[in-house]
Formats: sequence, C-alpha cells, structure tokens
Amino acid sequence: MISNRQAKEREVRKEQILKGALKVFKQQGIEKSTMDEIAKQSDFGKASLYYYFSSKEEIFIELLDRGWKMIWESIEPVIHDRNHPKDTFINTLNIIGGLVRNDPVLFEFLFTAPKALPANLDEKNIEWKKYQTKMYSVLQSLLEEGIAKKEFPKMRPDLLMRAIGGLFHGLFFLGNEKKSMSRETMEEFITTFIGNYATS
Amino acid sequence: MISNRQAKEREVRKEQILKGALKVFKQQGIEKSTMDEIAKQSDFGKASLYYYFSSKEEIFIELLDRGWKMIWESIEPVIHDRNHPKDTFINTLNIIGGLVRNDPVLFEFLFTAPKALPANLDEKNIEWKKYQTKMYSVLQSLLEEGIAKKEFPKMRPDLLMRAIGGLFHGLFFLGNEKKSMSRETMEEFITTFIGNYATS
DNA sequence: TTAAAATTCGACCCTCGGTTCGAAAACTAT
DNA sequence: ATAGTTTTCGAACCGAGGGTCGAATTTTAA
Repeated sequence: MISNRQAKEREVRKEQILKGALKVFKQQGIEKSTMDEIAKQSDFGKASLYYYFSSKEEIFIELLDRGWKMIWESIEPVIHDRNHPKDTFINTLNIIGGLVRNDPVLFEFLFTAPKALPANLDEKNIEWKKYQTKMYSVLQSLLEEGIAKKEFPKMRPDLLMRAIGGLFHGLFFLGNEKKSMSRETMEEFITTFIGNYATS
Repeated sequence: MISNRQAKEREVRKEQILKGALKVFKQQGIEKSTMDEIAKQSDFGKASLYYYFSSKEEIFIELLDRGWKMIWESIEPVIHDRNHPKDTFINTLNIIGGLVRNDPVLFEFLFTAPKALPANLDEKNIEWKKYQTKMYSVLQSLLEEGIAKKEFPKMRPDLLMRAIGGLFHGLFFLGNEKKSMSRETMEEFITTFIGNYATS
C-alpha cells in the first residue's frame, strides 16, 4: 500500500537522481556518465539507483521523455496559427529559446543525447521520439509554407532547417556571454538571416 | 635495418588497419568501435594491431591527423586571394565538398570524432587540431572580410559560421540522394542562402 | 644455409562499469 | 510493541574490451 505522500516523496527522489545524472552529464559528458558518478552526485548508493530505475539507460530515457514532452507542451499552443508561417516559426523558436535559457544543461542534453545514445529503437525508446518528431515536422511544414509565401528563401526545407538548427544551436550554446538573449535580439538574428526575402 | 620497400609495405598495412577502423566506425559508430572488430575488419589478429599502433586512441588520432592534413593541403592554395572573400569562401567550401564526395565516411569521421572522442589535450592530440584550427580561422576571417564588404549579411561571424556549418553538413551528409552534388548546385545553395546582400 | 630481424597472433590478464544479492535500517499501520 | 512494508547500500558478480606476453612463422641479409 503506497500512500499519496509516499508516492510524492518517491517522485522527489527520482527527480533527485535525474538531476544528479544531468550534473554528471554536464561535467563529464554523456560517455563518462557512470552509475557510480551519478550515485555520488545524487547522494545515493549505487545500488539504490536500481530501486528507482531498472537500468542506466532508463535514467537517460526518462530524462529525454520528460524533456521532450515539456518542449512539446510548451509550443503546442502557438503552432496552429498558419496564416503567418514566419511569425509562427519565430514564435516557436522563441519559446524553445526561453526554455533553453532556463536550463541550458538539460537542453544541451536533449539535443545531444539522441545522437550519442545507442540507437535502440526499443519499445521504450519511442515515447520522447514521438514528441521530437512532431516538433520537427511542425517546424518543417512552417518552413514549407513560409517558402511558398516567399517569407523564406527558396530552398529545400530540410536544408534550411539544418542551417537554422546550426544557427539556433550557436545562438544558445556557443555565446561565451552568459547574459540571457532577449527575444528582440534573437528575432533580429533570425530575421537578418532568413527573413526579408519577400521584400527583395 | 629496414629497407625502402619494407617501409612501404609497412605503410600499406597501416593503411589497411586504418581503413578497417573506418569501416567499423561506419557500421557501428565510434563508440562501439572495438579493437576486436577493427582487427576482424582489417584482417589482422588483435595483437597485431599493437605492432603498428601503440593504442586504440592512436589509431583514431592518426586518422584525424592524416585527414585534416589532407584537407588543409587541399585548400591552402586557394585561400590567399583576399580580394573577393565570398568567392574565396565558396571556392574553399567547394574543395572540401569535393573531398567529402570522394570519401564521405572518412569525412563523417573527421567532422564527428572530435566531439565524441575523449578530450585529451595530450601532446599527440595536437597535430590534427592545428590544421582544424587553421581552417576554421581562415573561413572565419573570410566571413569577417565578406561582412565588411557587404557580401555577407551583417551578423556575428561565429554564428554565421555555425549556420553555414549546419547547411554544409546537411548538404553532404543528409541528402538521401547519392548523386554527387555539382559545384553549380552547391554554389547556388550557398549563394541563395548567404549571398545577394550587397545588391539588396 | 642460417642467424638475426620483422611480423603474426592465440591465450591471457586486468580494469572498469553495469547489474544483482541479501541483509540491515527506517518507516508505517495496527 | 510488532509485524509488515519500503528504502538503502556494501559487497560481490560478471562480461566487455583494451592491452600484454611469448612463442611460432616468415622475411631478410650475408
């Protein structure tokens, strides 16, 4: 029998472990994230981790699940305005940018881990991927519509997407400057780069 | 006493091993590239690998060294024309593109491995990094000059670099199409994306 | 032909890191 | 108090993979 409070405490401890895992990821990179280290960082014995998670992989998958779900739920409300693809596109990026600013390490992980993790397409490994896929399709279709309306340069959307991805990543993870990037600044960058095509 | 021909055969065998390592990298990714597997792919016993290389790391470092050196020597001749930054820039990218086309797996490795490898800043790990650094500085300074001459959009060069990096990567490693990308096509992409700013 | 040098590799060693075991401690409910 | 139930973790297990050893085989040079 598990009381309500018990369940809540249990959840808190899971979060403590996840936070520890992220701390290790930040310091050591994903490859050197060992269970020993995670245990140390989250103040548990190594064996205790297995009371909350069935494997090391599950820890990281759970991070991905929670993270991508959060992203999706944050952008979901704004993506339905299809009248102004470019605006919608920028709004979406802005929201994500806000999230990133809030917890850069988490997002570094969310954007990095998928490539680095063993490409298990297991049953479990699917949850977060669903959200990721949805997000990418939304962005890509916005690009397509934007291209059609000449708000973006005429170019294969997947490539444009790539480039913007590179730009976005640079914007948030490269700036040696820790000062949070304002909506205006970001909008200016994006617009400078991909905007102004309708008017040229 | 090592005869000339002997040295040459030795070199051939080293290349055989390096090729094997690359084959494994292609199939398994860098993480799962084990010595056993490399041995199998290059038709040697595992122990023999250590007759030619002192460690697993050295194998990959040697791949990086040779690769980046080749890149540098290929672009070195054209980078000195500073009168037309944009043209020089595109020429440079084109040369690299040609190399990539020739051996995509090698270049996937050259562009991927640095991030994935243990960040040993040992004495040895420096050789290839020198070339990589030189290349990036050249490209970046070309961007700076291009921005000054309004051949590129006004933007922080490091970010522009990032975006172009993303685009470039997409251009060569994402296209589901195996057909080699012609100079013209590539030039068109780049120009569409970052050009035409002087005239607008 | 033959001694030295170069090459090959099977078998072994050893560490690292994920995972499991089992027993103790802490907590809950009656 | 006491019998569960939940939580904790030290210690041990174990497989994977990098690296070593020494003896056998091949090649070279005189």
